[in-house]
Amino acid sequence: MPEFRLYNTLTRTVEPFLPSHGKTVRMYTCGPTVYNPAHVGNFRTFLFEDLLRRVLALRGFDVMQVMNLTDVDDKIIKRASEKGVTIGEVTAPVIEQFHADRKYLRIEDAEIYPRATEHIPEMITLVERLVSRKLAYQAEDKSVYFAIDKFNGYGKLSRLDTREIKSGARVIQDDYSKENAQDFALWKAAKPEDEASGAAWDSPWGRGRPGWHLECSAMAMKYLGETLDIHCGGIDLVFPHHEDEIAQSEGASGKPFARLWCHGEFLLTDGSKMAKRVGNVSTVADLKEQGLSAAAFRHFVFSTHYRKQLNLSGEALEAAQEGSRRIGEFAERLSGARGGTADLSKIAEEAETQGIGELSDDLNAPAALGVFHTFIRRANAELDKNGSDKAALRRARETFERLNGVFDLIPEKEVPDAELALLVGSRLADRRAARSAGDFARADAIRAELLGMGVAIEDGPSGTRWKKVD
RNA sequence: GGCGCCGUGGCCAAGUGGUAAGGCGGCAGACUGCAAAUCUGCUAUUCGUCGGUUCGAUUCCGACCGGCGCCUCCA
Repeated sequence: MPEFRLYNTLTRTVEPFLPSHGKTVRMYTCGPTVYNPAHVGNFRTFLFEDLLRRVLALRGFDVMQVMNLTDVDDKIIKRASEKGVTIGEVTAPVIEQFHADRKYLRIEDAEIYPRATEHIPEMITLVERLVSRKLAYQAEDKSVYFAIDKFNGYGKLSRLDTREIKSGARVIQDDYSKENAQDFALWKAAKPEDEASGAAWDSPWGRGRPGWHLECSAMAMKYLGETLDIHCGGIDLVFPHHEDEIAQSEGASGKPFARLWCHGEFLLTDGSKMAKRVGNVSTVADLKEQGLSAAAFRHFVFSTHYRKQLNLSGEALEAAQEGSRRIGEFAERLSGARGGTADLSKIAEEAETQGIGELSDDLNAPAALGVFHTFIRRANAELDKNGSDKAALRRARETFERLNGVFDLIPEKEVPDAELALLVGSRLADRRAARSAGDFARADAIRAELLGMGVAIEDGPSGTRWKKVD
């Protein structure tokens, strides 16, 4: 098996990867801020992380994945204050929705989904360590800030020269309490709306709440140790989020925070980044409304490399829908087949080797998907020969399972409506009678009638199949 | 202004210093009473433009054109 390689944002190169301890990969994946349902752009990132964990598993590693749920932040507090409720009341339904959407898209469960609000003591301890190491200070506004000029190596991930923020950049809010404009908040002094919405806790620095980056450092180190194997997230988190996580974590522990940083590119819509700010978001609910299967969306996402921007377009989604349907058809054919040919076995073996090779090379899913489709085409041709080689067939099924185990592209089956099934069944019986009597005009009339009801039929060697259409 | 990514057939998209994977669509065939579905085959002398390096470049270098992202709370 070829070595597993992954692009490391820290070094900007594709590097061989092995976990530091045994065969368990400890990875931290930045999760959603739960103030609003996640959009499909967010899910592109989560899908890339799902791909990573599945490929790691395919390679024989054990995966220990942590995905945080950020359940306290400015936007959540704002929403809670507007509605006069607590932050918990804002986040509870959103978290539920997140998991429902995630499951719909077949994103595997992470091992742990820690919540920021449940790790306040850990965060306070981390800030204390930073304060005692003189890397953090409490300002006049009572908030605690990280002093970036005390941390040697600040900027190593994003490679941004923090002194060079020029026109075109988003304007820095001038916070007079900070010693340096680029210092970031570790602990924010409580404001009335924080207290009102239940977003304030006691701390050595007074009532307050954690800064944005703090939870990830605290929770990652709690569950995965001070040096993680892989830390993932969307490309936009490189700066400031991940840069600040490094500063906090390494500042406190004196050890490298993550051995490898891995970032997924954006999903674009209408040529620009999908973002709530831009107002061009679509959600999983929108996908469902368009009649797009989860398998189709997975196919769509995996047809472009994770480090490349992907544009959401109707045409691309439709192509993915058809592509995943073809895979589903093949799966059915494979499970119903009686035997194969010697060549089928060879074709399967080749596809498996190549597919795993592509996936191992910095998660080249589009190339691996190409291998998968080629396998399907060739295997179909072999199955046309009606061979009787059981072992070859078993081999082909195994390959299919292994590759599809990563992509997970078989479209979900529709649950038939019992009442409709009964009606269609009786009309089909009539049509069968008409056909055997040679009355094709009548048969075609029944077909048209059913189509008018939204039922399409297909005559096959083993009888007539039907399905609902739009 | 700084940093970075990208530009491959009608659409989507891999890839490589040695002559273009794959999917969708389209076309043709098999199957079918006819369809549909399915399967099979075909579908880029060419990789944004112009130069350069090289025996040879889509792949390396430079310039230009076009698109996108990041530059403090956004996956």
